[in-house]
Formats: sequence, C-alpha cells, structure tokens
Amino acid sequence: MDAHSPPVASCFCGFVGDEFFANVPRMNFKEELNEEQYAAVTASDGPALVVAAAGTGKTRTLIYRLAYLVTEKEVQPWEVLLLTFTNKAAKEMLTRAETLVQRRFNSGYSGTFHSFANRLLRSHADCIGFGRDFTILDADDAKKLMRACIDELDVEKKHFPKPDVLLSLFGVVSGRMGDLSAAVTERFEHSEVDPDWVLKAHARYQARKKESNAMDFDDLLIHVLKLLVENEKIRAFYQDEFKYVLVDEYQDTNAIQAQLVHYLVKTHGNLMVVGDDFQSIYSWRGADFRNFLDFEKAYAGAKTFKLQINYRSTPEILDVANEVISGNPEQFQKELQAVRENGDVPHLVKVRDGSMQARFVIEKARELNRKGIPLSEICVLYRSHFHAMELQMELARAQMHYVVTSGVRFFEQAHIKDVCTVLRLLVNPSDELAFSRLIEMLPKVGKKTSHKIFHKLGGRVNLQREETHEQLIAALPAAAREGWEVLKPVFLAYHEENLQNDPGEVVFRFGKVFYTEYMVENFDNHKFRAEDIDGLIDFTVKFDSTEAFLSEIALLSNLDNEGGKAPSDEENEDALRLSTVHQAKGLEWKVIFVLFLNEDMFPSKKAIEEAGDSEERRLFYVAVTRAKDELFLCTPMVRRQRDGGMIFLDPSRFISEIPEDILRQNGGFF
DNA sequence: GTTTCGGTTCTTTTT
DNA sequence: GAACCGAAAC
Repeated sequence: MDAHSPPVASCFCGFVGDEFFANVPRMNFKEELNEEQYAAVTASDGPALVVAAAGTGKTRTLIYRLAYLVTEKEVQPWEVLLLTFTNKAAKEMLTRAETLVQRRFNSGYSGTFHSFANRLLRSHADCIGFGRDFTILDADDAKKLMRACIDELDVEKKHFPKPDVLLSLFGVVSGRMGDLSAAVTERFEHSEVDPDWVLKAHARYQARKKESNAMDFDDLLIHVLKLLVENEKIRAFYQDEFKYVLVDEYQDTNAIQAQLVHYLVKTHGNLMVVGDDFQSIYSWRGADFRNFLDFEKAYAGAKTFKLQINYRSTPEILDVANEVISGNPEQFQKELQAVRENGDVPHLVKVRDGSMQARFVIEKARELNRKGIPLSEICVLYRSHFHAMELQMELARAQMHYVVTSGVRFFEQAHIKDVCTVLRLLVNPSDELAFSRLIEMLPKVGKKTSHKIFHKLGGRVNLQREETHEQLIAALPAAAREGWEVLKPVFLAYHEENLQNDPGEVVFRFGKVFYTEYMVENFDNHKFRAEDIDGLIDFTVKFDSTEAFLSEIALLSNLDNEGGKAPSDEENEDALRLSTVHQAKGLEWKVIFVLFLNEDMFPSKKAIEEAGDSEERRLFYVAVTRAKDELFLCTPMVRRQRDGGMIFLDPSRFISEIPEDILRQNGGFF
C-alpha cells in the first residue's frame, strides 16, 4: 500500500469525519498522467470503455478518475460507486484516491459486487421475502447444504454428481441467467444421471436456503438484481444516489453483474468500465468477456479509450507476452508497447522433476537476493496449489522465508467457522447449518440427531430464550447434556448482557467454557488454532455489530491477502511469495518464476477438456505480465507420484508456441 | 439406528 | 490435509 497514505481508518471502521481532510489540493491531471490515461480520466459524461492492457496504469487511471470527478466535476465521494471483484482492489483504489483529494472515499457503498449487494440487501431484504438478518453461506456452507439436499433425495449416491459439481453448474447457470433445465440436460447428456433428480436437488437447495434465511454468493447478486428490477422506488433511489458508476475488471463480469450495473446507470448513463479482455480468467465461474467486447453495442454512444503503453516490464518480457496472446484470435487487437530499457532475455528452464525445479528456484532466488533483490520482490506462480508442494518442502528445508497466498482461506478453517457458528445461530435462529455445526461438537451427536432435534424445535432455535434450552436439553442424548449446560450461560448472556455489539466477547466466552478444551481434544495443532482465535477476537473490535462482523467475514476471503489486520504479522518480513496465477492478478514483482509449464498441468487438463485452451492461454499471459525484470519459465520432464511411480511430461504448448530466439534455454537441474 | 474411527484417494482457478 | 467410504462400537 501507498506509504504516504494519511492515517485513515480501514473501511471496516466507523465513520471518520470529512473535516479530517481540511485542505483539498489542486491537481494537475495533465502532468501526472500520460496522454492515453489523461483522455480516459477526463472523459465527459456518458458511457465509456477503457481497454487497459497489463501494466499500463489501469489502477492509476481509475484512481485519478475518482479524483477527477470529485475535484473537477464537483461530485461528492459517496456519489461515485466503484465496483470491483476483490476487497483488496477496492480498498487500494479508494484509499489512494483519498490521499489524492483528501476526501473520504471508503465510507460509501463502493467495494466488491458482493459487498455492495450485501449492503443493499441488509436494508431491503424484506422486499424480496428474506429477513434482513439473513446468513451468507460461504463455499463450505453451500457444499454442506447441498450434501444434505442430495442425501434427502433418496437416489443412489454412487452415480449421482457430487455437491461441488452441482454447485458449480448451478452457479454458472445463475451467473449467466441461463435456462437451468436445458443446462442440466446438456451437462449430463452422456452420463447415467437423471436430469430430473438434479433439478429436484436444485429445488431442495433453493427451498432450504429460503427456510434458513440464507443466501449463497450467487444469491446475493441475484437477489439484489431482483430488488432493483422489481422495486421501482428503491431502484430510483439508488440510481439517483450514484451519479457515476465505475467498474473495474469488467471483462470478468457475468450476466447478472452486467445487468445490475445496467440498472444502476439506466437513468444517467454515467458508466465507466475498465478491463482487459486478454486477462479474462474467470469464465469458469460464469464470467463472460463479451460483456466487455460488446460494450459499445450495449451502450450506444460509448467512447472507447485504449491504454497500451506498458510501464512495468522490459521489452523482452513483453515480446513473450505478445507472442503468447497472439494465439487467441477473437479479442480486441492490441499490443503492449514497451517504454522501459532492454533487460534480460526470459529464461526457459528445463529440469528433471518437481524437486529439481524447487531447488532451481531456491538457488536462483538466493543468487538474486545476494545481488540485492529482496525476496519480497520475487514471486513463484503456478496453476494449482498442489503444484507448489515440493517447493514448500524444499523451502522449509532450506530455511528460506516464504509466504503462500493460501488456498485455505482463513475464515474457512474449521476452528474459525466453529466459533463463528455460535454468533450465526444467535443472529439467525433459522440457520440450520449453524445449529448442526454447533451441536455436533457435543459427544454422541451427529448428523441424524441434530437434524431430528432441529425439527423437533420447529426449525427455529432461539438461544436467547430460556425455554429453548429446556426443550433442547430434553431432546439431547444424555452424554451431550452436560456440555450444553456449560454453554447455556454464554448464549443467555448475549441478550441479558447486551453482547450484540460485542461479538468478540461472545467468542471469548465460548472459548473459555468449551471450545479451547474441544480444540485440545480434537486438533493436534491446537495451539496455533487458539492463536488464530485470539486474532479473530482482536479483529472483531473493528465491528460494532455481530451482523456486520458475520457478513464481513463471509465476504472477506483471505485475511492475509485483503489488507485487514492479519493475525500473523509476517507481512513485512522479507519473504518469497508463492501464489496461484489467479491470485496474482493485478500485482507485480521484479522476478517471476512460473512452475510446471507442462501439458495437463499448465494448461490444466480439466480446464482444456471443459472449455478449450484459450482461457488457459490468457492465464499464462497474466503470469508472464506480472514480471518487471526477469522471468523464468520452468518445465520439468517427469512428475513423481505418491506411490513412487513416474509420469513423463510434455512441455506446455504455450512454451512450444514461443519462438526459440526470444527465450534463453537454461540447462537446469538434473 | 447412529456415531465414530480408520483407511483410502485425490487434489483448478474464487467472490 | 480433508473428504469419502465402510466397518466397528455404542
């Protein structure tokens, strides 16, 4: 983050008065932007499309646009709505805009699509038949619920698709606003699966969500769109509220998001979308970059701006990038233009296997580090998390510091979810998932028992009421009763001692009377987990209500990544970065290593089978364009399997496509 | 009838 | 490492 940021409280905090920023600086836009950027930043009202290639100052352009609207157009910061895909992107841009114009941007509705939807639904969910205290189901919850729905169906499980499969299918269809029945039929055309049963599972899943007053990620978008479409007054209010709408990474929007934006700007048309079709890497979750390509058709009179001057990478790296992407035809034609001096030729590193690849990376990183490049300026990228397994082992052995942008999200770890479950049930008594998660921590209570009890209590478990506890204890198996007696005071205190605004205290008490001991018995790394929970309790300080805390953590995927206060403060440490390509989007490092550039790995076999290789090629393009100075493309020749067997690997097609003379072959490690 | 436990299998990408 | 399955234990 910008080192010169003013001491602004994070976006999770309460309001900081505008008077904090007394003197608004006069800005010279022409001086601080190049011609391309200046044109986009100062675009007149109406729809505008900014095609921003990698490393061309896309973020800068958006930030200056925010500043421009406020200083030159006399718009208030809260009248500008910025929509992004990650919390991190939103926070970075808003905070940097605050620095520029000394006005508060972080307190409005701007943020991710999902947090925006959440915010509107917290005010108006009752208009579409939900309670405002609805629960947000994360990926893990959704999966559990889907599992339960399938189990209820009484089909033969062996031949029935897994929850993951159904959820991703339903998710994509809903994102596209497509026809479910047709999609299901097509998807299972060549299998034994009966589409009718799949549709039944879907119906169950929808019904269960409604009963539990819960929404999954897709629902947030669907329901907020529904709200705007159906309710004229609310629509008019927000159309008037947001005088300008800016959308980042527009190539990654799906049909719902495009529609949502469309409704928001329908009256005034002041919409600027920014993106790069070459970097569209989320079609597997319903993104459709035709939203981006066809923008000029959808918004008559749209102005188009292109940013092509790349400040990030050396010409040699850009040559590789341009070469890679030229394999994909149907896109906006654009080429990255280098302004930097010549540098090193990117390396093609052939190694024997994953361990040798790991040792190459470590040795090279050491060498670069000796030459004065901090480890934090070096990043290792890969297609899938497990591709980095050997590297992680070797790094530990070599005692080199490293940070993984983890696949396991902080808030989805079992122990974090366990303690948050208490809060969830207190807030939303209909939340069966929370109820069963909580009660199944007690001995002799499993799935069946918890389900039975939940229905015995009428599908609502209001823990703040004394009589609920009486009924509950009567229904529990004897072995579990004692455990519940211990917990009871924690729940009753929520109401009696007014802990609604102090979720941390509830978590603390839950830990004290029950969960700390539970962890000792159930996890061998309970000490680390206990630390996480202490960190979580500290984190709750930022919130003034339990509801706000819960929806925030459901939408905040990764504490370490998203700039919240991380429980572990290794952030400033000089460490090598390990990340998937997806998670590295929008970021840059001096040195990039790409691992396992082999057929079936990068490109991923599954992805190609499902959708062809063009998205994988774009993904590779994203990887390459993260590098500022040096690029190492690694391709092992064999992969060792767990059972000791070996698989021979072919080099990735993406490597073969690159002309030999723009790469330097490294006789690597054997 | 349910829960628990132990063994086996396989890792795409994420708000 | 966690998710799934089948068998033992309550």
